[in-house]
Amino acid sequence: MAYWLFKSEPSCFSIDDLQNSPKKITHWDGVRNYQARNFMRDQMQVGDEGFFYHSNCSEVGIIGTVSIVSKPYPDHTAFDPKDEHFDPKSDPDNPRWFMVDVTFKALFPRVITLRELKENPELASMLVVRKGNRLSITPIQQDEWDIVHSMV
DNA sequence: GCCAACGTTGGC
DNA sequence: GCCAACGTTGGC
Repeated sequence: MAYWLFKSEPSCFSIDDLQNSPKKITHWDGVRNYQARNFMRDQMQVGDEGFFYHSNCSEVGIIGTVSIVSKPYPDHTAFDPKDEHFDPKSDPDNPRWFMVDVTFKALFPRVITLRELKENPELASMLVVRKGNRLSITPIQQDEWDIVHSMV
């Protein structure tokens, strides 16, 4: 049982979009970074939980939680030339990119902002507070998970 | 919109 | 295998 942080631009896919999805489930497609892919493909398991993080928007930070409801499987959007995440180098017989299904878990009553996360010395280990970190999927430790919940 | 930080590409 | 050039991310 592990914890993760899922980054998404709300203009692209927000936590509201997740809540409005059928069964409140979506497939987390479009990850095109090898380190983030490896986290998903090699370590994510059904039952893992995650923070939903809104990036590149007016209120940057953690807005809620999700849980993982599928094993990793090939990201089929990489095979679709019409998809914006199309990658001709991902071969269906040897897929390069993977995804998992996640379901809505909770909406926080407010955004726990990146600024607050950075200001909390107990969260200095969180990758998302590190300068220049662009990973869209990052692991979260148990203590980090608990501390963020205590800030809600 | 700016720009720093980072990842990827490709020439050599 | 090096590394400059380029494209992207994402905070501000």
